[in-house]
Amino acid sequence: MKVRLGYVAMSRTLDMITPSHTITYTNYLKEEQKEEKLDYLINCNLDSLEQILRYNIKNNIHFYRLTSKLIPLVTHKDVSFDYITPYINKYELIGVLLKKYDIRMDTHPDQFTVLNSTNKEVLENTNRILEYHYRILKAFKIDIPIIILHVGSSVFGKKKAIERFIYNFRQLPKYIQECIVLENDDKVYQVEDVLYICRILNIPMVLDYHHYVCNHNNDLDEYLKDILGTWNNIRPKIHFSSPKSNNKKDFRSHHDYIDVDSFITFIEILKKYNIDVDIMIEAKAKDEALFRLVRQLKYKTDYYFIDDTTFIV
DNA sequence: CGCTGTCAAGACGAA
DNA sequence: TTCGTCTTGACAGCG
Repeated sequence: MKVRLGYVAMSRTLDMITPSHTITYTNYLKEEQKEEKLDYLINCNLDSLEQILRYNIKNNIHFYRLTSKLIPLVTHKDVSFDYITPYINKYELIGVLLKKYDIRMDTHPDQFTVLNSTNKEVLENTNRILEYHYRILKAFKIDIPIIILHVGSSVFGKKKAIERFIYNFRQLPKYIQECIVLENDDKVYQVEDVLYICRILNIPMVLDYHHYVCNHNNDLDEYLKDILGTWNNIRPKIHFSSPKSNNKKDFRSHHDYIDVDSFITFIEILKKYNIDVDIMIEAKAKDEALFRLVRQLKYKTDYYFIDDTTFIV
């Protein structure tokens, strides 16, 4: 089993570089040269992204999550501009880097994306957000674009909320449906709920191990085979993080780093299935947490590292 | 210069 | 029905 590790959005090492420069709507309205301001921010963000990817290449990081704030105000309903054509060279250059150096990059829209919302406006926003993520992934010419979503709200109960999710999913354009992957969450939708939806819609499922620990009734082992099976011939993705603290209040929050022993425990469960996976390290210390985990794994296990972030079990 | 409150946006539970 | 909290990084504004 081959495991590749990844991190989210920003590098601790490149701490002066962010691909998420932004402007608030209020300040945008005050701005005299609106187009120039947006253009400046977009160029900043795309250049930062390129630098981060070059850093990933140097460090053999093959798995990375794009920030959802790459284009400022892009999904605001009262702001409209072409964020693809003027920057097509930059998108294509980044796309070439991804392909040439085998970096898997996906997106995970944030909490405002609620496909099963009962509020019409929220659903409209959600459609806009999904369209944006799709267009960005396409601009990078990513072969298998993946947008990771949560099921969303539980208004009127889980059963009705799941029905709404399925109904609304089927209203989406086919090309967006084909990108969506569902993740279990830490409060409402457990592994079995998400698996149920994924089976009906024939879409893959991302297992979030920390969310599973926060919110489960049954043993993970009962579901792992089915979860991995939802990916067909695509390499499955898994999210991994550790609780910020063991007290109830902070348990669900992410720790700066990864608890190596629980990571090893998880790998030992996973290795029975002997399938190659990509594991996204969701820790506040970002790539620093990834590299610390690798050092600890090298010390504590006999996993064979074929590069800085990839190992064989 | 550094700290703090605010931000376009949702959902939920407590008061 | 309204408010506080969750969560998060960027940034404006203030001292």
